Amino acid sequence: MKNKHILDLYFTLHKEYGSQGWWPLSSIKTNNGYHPNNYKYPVTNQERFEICVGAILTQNTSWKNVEKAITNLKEINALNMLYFLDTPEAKIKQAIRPAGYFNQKYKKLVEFTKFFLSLKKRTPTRKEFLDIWGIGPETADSILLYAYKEPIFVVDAYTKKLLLKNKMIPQAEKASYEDIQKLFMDNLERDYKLYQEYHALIVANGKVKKI
DNA sequence: AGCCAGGCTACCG
DNA sequence: CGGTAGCATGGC
Repeated sequence: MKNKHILDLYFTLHKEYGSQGWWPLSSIKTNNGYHPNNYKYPVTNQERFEICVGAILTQNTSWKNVEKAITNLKEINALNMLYFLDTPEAKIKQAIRPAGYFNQKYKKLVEFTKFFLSLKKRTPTRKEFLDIWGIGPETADSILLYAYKEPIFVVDAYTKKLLLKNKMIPQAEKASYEDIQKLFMDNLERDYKLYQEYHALIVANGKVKKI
C-alpha cells in the first residue's frame, strides 16, 4: 500500500511551480535550455555527457555559476567528450572557475570522462558511478535519472528540509540519504519522468521555500 | 558583510 | 558507523 502523501506533495508542488523541464541543455536555445513536458532528452551521447558534467559542476554550487562554466567550456571546445581530455589543465580550470572548487572539480571531471569514454552503449550501475572519485550518491543518482533516464530518486539538501517542514517522516534530520530515497521510491511508481519532475520541483521550491 | 548554493573526500572519535 | 573541516566562486 502506498503512502498517498508523497504523491499528494508532488501534485501540490507541480500546481505551484509547473513543469520544470530538467535537465537544461546548452543545445536547446529556447527557455534557457529547459524543456518543460519534454522528457526525450538526452537524445545524443554528447548531450548525455553535458548533463554529467553539469551534475559534477553543480555540487554545492548554484546553477547560475555552473551555466557560466559550461558556456566557457563550450567556447574552448572542451565540453565535447572527445576533446575534454586533450585540453590543457590550465584552460579547463580557468573555464570552470565560476563554478567554484575548480581544482577538485577539474580532477572529478577528468576521472569521470575517462570512465565515460570507456563505456560502450550500456548503462553503468550505481556502484560503478560511486566508485569514481568525486561521484557521491546525489551526483550518481542525478546522472542515472537525468542522463540515463533510470527511475532513481535524487535526494538533496532541500528534500530533507521539505520532509522535515511538512512532518512527513519522523526525525527527518536523522534520516540517511538511502532512507529518504527509499521513502520516495516505495511510495511512487518507478517512472523516470515522475522522478525527474519531482526532484526538479523540490529544488524549485527549495529556492523560495514556500512549501 | 555574511550566508548560501541542485556535495564530496578525508579524517576524526 | 556518525560528525565535520576544507574546498572556491558569485549572488543577494
